[in-house]
Amino acid sequence: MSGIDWEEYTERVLQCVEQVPSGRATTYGVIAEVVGAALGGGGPRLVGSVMAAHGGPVPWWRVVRADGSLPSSHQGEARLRYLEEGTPLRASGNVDIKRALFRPQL
DNA sequence: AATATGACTGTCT
DNA sequence: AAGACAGCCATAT
Repeated sequence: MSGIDWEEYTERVLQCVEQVPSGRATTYGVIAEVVGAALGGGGPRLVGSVMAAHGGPVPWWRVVRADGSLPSSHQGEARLRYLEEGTPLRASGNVDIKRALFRPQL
């Protein structure tokens, strides 16, 4: 089946993001894995699409790319959050995803 | 129906 | 370390 259930998909994705505790982070790929396993579809790019459309009300800065860098130009905003929350950072200013990675569950 | 696009990822250079 | 390329899945035009 193509044409996945976006209501469900969006809900699950946002759920995962909300689960990420302060000072930790997760990746699009991980969320895609968890949600994809449950709904049988999607991929990192679809998670990104959900975030772009409905990522406003959730802590989007705790969702980073696989290498720990931020997807777009929210770096300035996110940087403050990271310093605030004590998120492990690398020298380059992006998240030390290897240390901060959080795996959400449904 | 075909092509382009996107808050992605992994591999190769 | 940084850029190019190719897969990837669903939407938009």
